[in-house]
Amino acid sequence: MSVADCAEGTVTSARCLFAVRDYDLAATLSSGQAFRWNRQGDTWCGIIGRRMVVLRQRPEGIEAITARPQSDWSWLTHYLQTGVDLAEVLATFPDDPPMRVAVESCRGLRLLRQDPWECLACFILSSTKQITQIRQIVAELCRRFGEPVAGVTAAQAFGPSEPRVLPEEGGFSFPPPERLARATEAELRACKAGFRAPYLLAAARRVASGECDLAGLGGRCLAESRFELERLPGVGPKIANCVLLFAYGFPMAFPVDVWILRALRQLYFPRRRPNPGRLRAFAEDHFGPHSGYAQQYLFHYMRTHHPKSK
DNA sequence: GCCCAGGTGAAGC
DNA sequence: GCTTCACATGGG
Repeated sequence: MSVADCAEGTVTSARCLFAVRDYDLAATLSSGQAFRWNRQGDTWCGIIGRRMVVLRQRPEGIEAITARPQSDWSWLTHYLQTGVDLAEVLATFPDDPPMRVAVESCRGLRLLRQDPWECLACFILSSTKQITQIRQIVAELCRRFGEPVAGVTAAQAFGPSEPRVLPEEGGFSFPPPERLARATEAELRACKAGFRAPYLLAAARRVASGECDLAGLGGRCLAESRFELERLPGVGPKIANCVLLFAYGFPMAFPVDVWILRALRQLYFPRRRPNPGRLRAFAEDHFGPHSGYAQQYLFHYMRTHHPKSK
């Protein structure tokens, strides 16, 4: 099995190896971009669209296993952004001590390219929640409103000779806006969404009705896309920037949350005490044309090396 | 019990 | 304009 077999679709298989260097799967999938990946030993199990996939870091790259054979793996390479030249991105980062430390701590961390609706909905649910809690809310939302998705069996994932437990029994797709638009606020609160429930419901209705055209945003410029997203209730600058970065791939979208504020203060202004506005202005022009990428390195570095809580 | 969490919107200066 | 507060819920 080679990457050429996968990429060109000459072989239809449920297993594929993507020959990619400089890709830290664990850092990427656990860095708070996406909330639906589960680790079991050395495997990562998740659902992309309507497919379950099991991923494993290999010396030669990333191995992927699906429940059913695939003739075209572009849905996965696009999600994982395996075609990105990481060295080129890292070369644009400012050459200062904090950035060097952050990159050294998790080199190979990548930005994913997620579905806009799923990304938007997840981050609407993220405000003043810890990542573990966001994961719980999203899991419950999918269980209640998503469609069943076939699981990858242990034999598929590990081979028939290895008597190991399943990576996952099966799962649920992320509910589309049309489905959540038909839900009630009480049903969403039952998923522990709390005060975010009405925001999610309103956003689902605006997207489902076409009033908010998520598919059309990709073709617009950063400022216009940001403006449209921030018209949604419960979506301010931070959540908009997350969606712009993680779903639309705008490289200079720079989400500023409590972790990034802490990173900027501790790493760049340890003596002074600049207010958040000053810190945002600093970030605006300090981190270069891939500032969003730099942001993700700072975020993950702070969470893994200066944790207040996990 | 207490503080905090990948924030936002509304109300008060 | 900027600051303060409420908003649910649970982890540490």
